Order: sequence, then C-alpha cells, then structure tokens
Amino acid sequence: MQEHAERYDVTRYERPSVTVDVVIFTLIHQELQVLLVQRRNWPFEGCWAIPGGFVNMDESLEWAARRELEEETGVRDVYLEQLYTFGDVGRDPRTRVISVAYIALVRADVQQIRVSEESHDVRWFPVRTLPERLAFDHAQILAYAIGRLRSKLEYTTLAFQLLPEQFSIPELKHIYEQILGERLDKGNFYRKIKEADLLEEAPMMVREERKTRGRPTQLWRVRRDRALEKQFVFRWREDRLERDG
Amino acid sequence: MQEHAERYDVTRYERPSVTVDVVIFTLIHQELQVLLVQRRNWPFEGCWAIPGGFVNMDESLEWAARRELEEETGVRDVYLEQLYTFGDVGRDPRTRVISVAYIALVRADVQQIRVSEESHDVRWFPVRTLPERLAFDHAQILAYAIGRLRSKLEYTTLAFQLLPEQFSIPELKHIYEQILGERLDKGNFYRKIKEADLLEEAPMMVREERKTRGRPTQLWRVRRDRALEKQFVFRWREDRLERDG
DNA sequence: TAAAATAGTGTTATAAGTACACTAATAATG
DNA sequence: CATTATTAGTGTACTTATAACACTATTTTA
Repeated sequence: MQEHAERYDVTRYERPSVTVDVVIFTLIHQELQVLLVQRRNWPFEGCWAIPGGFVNMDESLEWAARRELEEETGVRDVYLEQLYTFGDVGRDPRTRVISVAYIALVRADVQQIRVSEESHDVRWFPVRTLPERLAFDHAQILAYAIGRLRSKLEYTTLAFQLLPEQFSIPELKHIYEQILGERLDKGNFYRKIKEADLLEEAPMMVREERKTRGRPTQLWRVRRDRALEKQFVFRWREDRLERDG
Repeated sequence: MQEHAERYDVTRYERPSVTVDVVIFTLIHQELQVLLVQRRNWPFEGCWAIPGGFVNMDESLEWAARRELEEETGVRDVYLEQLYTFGDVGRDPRTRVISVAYIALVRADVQQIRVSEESHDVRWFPVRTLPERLAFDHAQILAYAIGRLRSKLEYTTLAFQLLPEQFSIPELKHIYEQILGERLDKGNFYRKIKEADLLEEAPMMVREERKTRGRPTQLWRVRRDRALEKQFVFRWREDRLERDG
C-alpha cells in the first residue's frame, strides 16, 4: 500500500469513513440469536441494523470492535474474530463508508448482557426469524457471518464459546444442530466428542440443578489444559464446502 | 456501524487512510513466487513491500485491488480474493493507515506480466526465499497470505488458477507440493484427481512440445463446464487446521 | 406399574485415506 | 543396440472414518 504514499500529500485527498460492525451471537433458550439495533434516523429509519461505530484514530480495529461490543452489551473478554471488510461505493447513501465486520460469541450464562429486556431499540433475534428488511447491506453481512460460524464450527472448538461453564453432551449437540441447521446422530456425536478427549466431568459440588423429564444428564466442562488451545480441532464433520471468504 | 453515524457530523472527525495491498502469486520455474516492490523513501527505505495504494472514493475495494494489480503487472481478469484487513495503530509511522489485503493468483503462462526482468524495484520472489526485512507489517501479511493459500488449496480448485491452459498431472501435483510444502503420494494423487472428474485430455493438435526425460506425459485441461464453478471442491486432504482467519 | 421421555453405548457396513508395489514409455549411456 | 535411469501412470491391500441404527439405562408422568 505504501510505496505510492510518499508521492502524495495524504492530507490533500478525501478519505472514506471507516467503521466496525460487530455481529454478536449468543444462545438464548437453546437458540442461536444475534443482537440488532433499530435505527431512528434517515437512512433506513426504523430498520434493524448490526451494531457498530467509527474507528478512532488511536485504536486498532479489534479494539474498536471490543469497545463497540462492550458499549452495546456490557460484555468483555469474549471470542472475537474479523469477518470481512465491506466497502462498496453505494452501501451508505450519506458518505463513503468502509466497514470492517467482526463476529463475537457471547456465552449464554453471562447475565451482564444489559440489553434485550428493557430497551425497544436493541434486541436479540433468533437467526431463523430475522427481520425482513435490514439496514444498508447488513442482510448480506449477517448471512456471511452465519455462514462463517457454520463452517468454523466444523473444525474448531468455537461452539464452547457459546456454552456456559457447565453443559451436557445433548446441549452441546443441540448447539451444533442449531448452527449447522440439521439433525446429527446421537451415537456418533457422543463417540466423536469422547474421542476428542476435550471434556472432563463437572465436579458434583458445583453442579447446577437441572430439571429434566427423563434420565438426568451428566454435566461436563472443557478441560482446563485444552481450553486455551483456540486452534484445537474438534471437527464434527469432514465434508463441507463454504469455509471462509 | 451506522446507528451512531447520524449523531455526528462525519466530516468533523479525523479519518484514517484506507489502502489496498495485493499479494500477487504466480508460478515461475515451477516455483511459487510473489511480487514485491522496493521502496525508495522513508519509511523503510530500500525495503521490499507488497504493492498497493489508496482506495479512491468512487471505487469499491475489489476494484481498487484490480486497478492496483493491473498497474503493477498489466494483468486483468485473474482470481482475486480479500484476505484480511490490517489496521493496527502504529503500522505506518506517517499516519493512521488501514489496509485491506487481497490475494491475486496470476497464471504462469500469461506473458503480459510487465515487470520482473527490466526494473530494479519490482521483482518476483520465491516464497521460500523472501527478503529478510519487509516494510511495515508486510511480513505478517505475507505469512498470512501463504497460509490462506495453503488451506484453500485443500478444498477448492484454486491451484488451476496458477497453471497454464494445458498441464500434466505431475505438474499439478508439483504445485500442490510447492504450496503445501510437503510430498504427496503419486498414486493417491492420480486417483483423487481422476475421481473428481474435473479434467479432460488436451486435444493433440494444440499440444505443446515438452521435453521430458522419461515417459512423455499426457496433457490435460480443466473441463469447460466445470471451469467456472469457483466453489467446486477438489479437496486434496481432509485433515488440516489453519484455514481462514 | 406401565409408558413416555431423555441419556447414553455398541455394532456393523460402507466409504475414504494411506502406503507401496507394480507396469509403461521414453532418454541417456556404454 | 542393449541396459539403465527416469519420469508417467495403475492396482491393491490395509487402516481409519463415517453413517445408520439397534440396544441399554434412568428418570418422570399417568
């Protein structure tokens, strides 16, 4: 990029605005949901949009995304990854805006999520029932984000970022089914997750109350020594196309 | 991004510069090579850098990347994909620069590549023997680009973007080995590529002269009807970690 | 006490991946 | 001109992964 920079006085040229948009996923009622905010002004007044904001001159892109995430949800220290940068000319009618999109995964058990209940203009939407019209090119961004989440699920431990500290195998399976959008075989799922040797039994003492109808389930947690291996692969299935973009 | 935009007068705030950097790969002498340009001014004077430039207000990011690619190499209509956006605060000492990095794959048989021979400040480098010090964070970008190329190779037909119109199976295998950085089994490679049913024999008439020492090789080309299926999967191997970022 | 519901295990057929031995056709060499 | 080296290409057997599904286990509800 820079070998031409010195030939110009960079301040002389008009510059695009740069924003970060953060697609925030969580699990509520065992369903994959995404946080959207409702716009009050032109353009796309009344439409739902992905939360985001301008990048300050003294913060990195990831920092801007984390700031934005905390402003919207009060949540910190979550999984965050850059998705894609959207920069078509007409995507914002006001001015040229280049938007670096991020994905955030927020744990289901984190209660500090401020929004959703009270406010009218910030809400969680199940990914299966998103609003019809989204602002700007946000439908495209959202679709892309869900696709990425889906494909990454198959070769990373990403799903655990959405689960509470303790969880059961059926719960885990349920998340996989939610995100992949298809039913998985119980037996095969058990075998795979056991083979991965990634889980340990949750100690009896701190086991939460669970009211189930049938046989009570064993609770598990991610083994400490493997929890931090972001890149550890528990791949659910081998045969998928999409992947990244 | 935009739900805050209306609260501000966007013109009042300082904006970062936005550039595109294009990591241009090709195959020369059966080796994977990348195009770099040498800087003449501060900062990083004399260092090699990834070609790139500012994004104009009236062009999309991809268009900016294509323009940059054509300016550097004279090549159009090649495979191009967005890699990642690099935006750390200190990455350019002059000013805040956010750089959207792209990967381009240029066919080996495209002679129009203007550079390399004559000029001193633009050169192809084999990825195995890159310059020690690269400008800015370009070593990081390059490493990331190679990683992406490697992982994508395993579930796309990307390799064909680097090959000439006609090629042999051993040549194709060689590219895979080049990019993956490991030896592959001959027999298994033949079987896989045949099963994919992606190739057809190159017609005798237009077959080029090839001087080989051993048994002469059959030449192939990608089947027309499948050439455009960008997403068609010829996956070499199933078990890999890295993937996208 | 039987039925329904949820949890969890085992088994088997098929497909995919790996390793490696084999045949084929040419150029270089003595 | 025969032999060897070299590259091209095929076949096969072993191992591992996957998918389908039948089975057992432990609880609540009727």
